[in-house]
Amino acid sequence: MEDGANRRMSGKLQSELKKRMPFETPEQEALLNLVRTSDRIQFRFARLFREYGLTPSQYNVLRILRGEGSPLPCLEIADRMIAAVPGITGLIDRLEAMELVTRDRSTEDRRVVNVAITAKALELLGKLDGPVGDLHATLVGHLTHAELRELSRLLEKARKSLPE
Amino acid sequence: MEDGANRRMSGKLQSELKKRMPFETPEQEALLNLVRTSDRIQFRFARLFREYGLTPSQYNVLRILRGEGSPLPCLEIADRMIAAVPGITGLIDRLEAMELVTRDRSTEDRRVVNVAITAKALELLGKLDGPVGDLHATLVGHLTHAELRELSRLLEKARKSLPE
DNA sequence: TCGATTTGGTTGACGTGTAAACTATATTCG
DNA sequence: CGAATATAGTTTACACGTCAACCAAATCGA
Repeated sequence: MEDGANRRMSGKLQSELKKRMPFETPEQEALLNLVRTSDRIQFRFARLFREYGLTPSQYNVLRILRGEGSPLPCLEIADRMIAAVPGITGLIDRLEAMELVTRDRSTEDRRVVNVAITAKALELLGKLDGPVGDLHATLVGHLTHAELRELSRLLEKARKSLPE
Repeated sequence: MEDGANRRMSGKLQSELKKRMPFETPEQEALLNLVRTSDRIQFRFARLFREYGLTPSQYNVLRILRGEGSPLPCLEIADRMIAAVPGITGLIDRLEAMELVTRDRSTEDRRVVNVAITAKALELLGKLDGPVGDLHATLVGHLTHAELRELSRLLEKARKSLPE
């Protein structure tokens, strides 16, 4: 608690300094930069997907299914997304209603529900591949490959502090 | 469209390569790294805030109000968060119900609603300052200051491609 | 001055993320 | 075998975030 108290400034001093000292530490600045940049990027992708009637989560599910090439159980999908389990149910519900996936209860283990991608969804993803690649290029195409590698290295190093 | 078509691989080839080629391009790898790292970090902060009964958005609103030092109109708060306008109403509603902010309609312009932080909220933020600083250190403390500066530089350069 | 436009804010509908509790099927072990 | 436990998935409740539509106060302009 000593530690925490020392890091605090008095309210008055703090508000005086707020304008001329936007970041207290390089750690804070880097974290804020990271989160803000990620949010902006995700917003751009969300906008693109929406033009095709998809949300980012829905697109992710379809990408996972296409990448796998065969049906997957719900929990396997949940694992590959970072998302928590319960959200998957509704997500699959809506994809099923749009006829982009089908649900089939496994015969060998009647607890598992296998989710398969439909031809309609594959066609939709096909239409998205070009624009998605273009957006990648737009967003970070102005960084050199060396910079991109360095960025990935730093991000991976940052993630080292996170369990799992 | 030529461009997009060329970037696409046949389904068969693609599924064969999927396992041994997790990223098609350095651009994709960097973007995925960025989003994943940000998500993990935000999850950690969310967990911390939850221990104190706050969501990340609620904490952000309170931080903005404390930083400003005086009441702010709703739209000003919405501006400083990246969030869209309509979500602010409910956010303020809940903070008001928790007695962490007060709402007052301005007398000079009767359209604007000024939101003020309460003493109770200032006390709560005070208790969070230490742990929040500690978490910053935990998450990126193992990067050198040079690395943090380089990370911030690359992220800012990446954001250059984003309008605004 | 009065009608049109702008601006601050709210409401409603929908999709998502999270935690907690619950159902149903499998599995394990005494 | 049969009870305890684990696993796959769903439901419920709540907090967002987004869009579209809306209301009311303020401002602009002929």
